[in-house]
Amino acid sequence: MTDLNAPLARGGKPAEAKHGAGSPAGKVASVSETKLHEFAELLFFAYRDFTRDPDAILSDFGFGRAHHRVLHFVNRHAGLRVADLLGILNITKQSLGRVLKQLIDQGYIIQQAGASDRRERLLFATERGQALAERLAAPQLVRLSRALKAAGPGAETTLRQFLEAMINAEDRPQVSSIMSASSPQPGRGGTGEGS
Amino acid sequence: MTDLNAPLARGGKPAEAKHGAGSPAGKVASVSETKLHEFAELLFFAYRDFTRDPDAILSDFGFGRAHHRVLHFVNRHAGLRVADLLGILNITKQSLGRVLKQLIDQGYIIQQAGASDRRERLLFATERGQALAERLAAPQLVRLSRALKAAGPGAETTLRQFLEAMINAEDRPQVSSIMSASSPQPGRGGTGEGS
DNA sequence: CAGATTAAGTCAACATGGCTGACATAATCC
DNA sequence: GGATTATGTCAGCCATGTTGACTTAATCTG
Repeated sequence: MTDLNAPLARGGKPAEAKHGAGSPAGKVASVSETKLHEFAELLFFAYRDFTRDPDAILSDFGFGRAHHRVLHFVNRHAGLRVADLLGILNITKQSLGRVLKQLIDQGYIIQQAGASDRRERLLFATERGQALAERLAAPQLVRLSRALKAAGPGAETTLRQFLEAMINAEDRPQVSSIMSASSPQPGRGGTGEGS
Repeated sequence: MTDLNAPLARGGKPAEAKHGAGSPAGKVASVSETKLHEFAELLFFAYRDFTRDPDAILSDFGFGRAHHRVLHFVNRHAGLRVADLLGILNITKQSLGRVLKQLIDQGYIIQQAGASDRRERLLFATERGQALAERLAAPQLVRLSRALKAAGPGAETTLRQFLEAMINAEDRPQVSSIMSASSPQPGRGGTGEGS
């Protein structure tokens, strides 16, 4: 890159003017507005770098971030239905279909008709899929682990509360449901399928 | 959406098996790996919703998220150079050029030759640009403010440390530099330009 | 049981925003 | 005065999002 270290924001008075911490239009700012803007930026930078490592790996496989998202959720929440994924990713059937088809065709994900409702296609990561998912997750987990450590003791609780509160209120129960659901096995599962 | 509230992850045994909290391949997990995965997912959901409100507004203007990012950084860090933006957004000149041109053509951003180096084009948000940037930021700031409150006292420090640690180490000084730089005015600024 | 609904897959067509590589211009640096 | 730098631009490609319409199979319901 260039010399971003050099003083940015050239031009005029390097002062600290404009409308820094003041209330701009008549709002109550529990945390100062400037600070909130800083958190917005930090969140941007954090997420930018959070996705960087897996993106690099993905390109070796001819995949993109969309594949990662699908593979991740299927791997971590085996037995997910297509409709669940649509809700999680908040994209259209068409967009999902494209990447899902590739993952299935290349043996990363398998489908299985639902036991109770055979219209449903339950999704499972194959061993190959699990391996890739874990490889993609690895650098992210390391990054998270370090960042949590850097944030000090008690950061886990604080961060969890913060992140959950960032999610749209209507979606929180759904997210909780997803996160608490855990991985049944495909195939010779419980209920039997042949019939 | 569908009934995501219903028990997800159908199929087989609803048990809690597979490879939950155990060390999967021989790693040291300061925080359990399952928890780290949960933070990864929460971060995804949080960011997904963080961008949702402005995205909706943007589409009314025929803009996309890329425009938001550019407008945000130019507005918050007036006098930024094109090269700075490239480093921040981590995209190519071509990609930036496309959206930047639209923002300039439509009067949201103006350029001004650098006073000391006239090759540089310093970027400034016009009043119109500031207005849009603030409108886009508003729901995000509300969301952040609420989430910080929900995370309890002391969350600010913890969160800042966490987010900073999530950023690639090499980029941290640059990010700090950007975030501490504050907004000179365009035009009749300090150093004079007419000559 | 017949008709409505639902889950999923698909097609065609389009928009956004990434990417590459090459090249032009103007200004600065040495 | 020549090399370098900052920016802008052209042409073209690819990934991934969008809409709207339609099919198939299975389930639900009156």
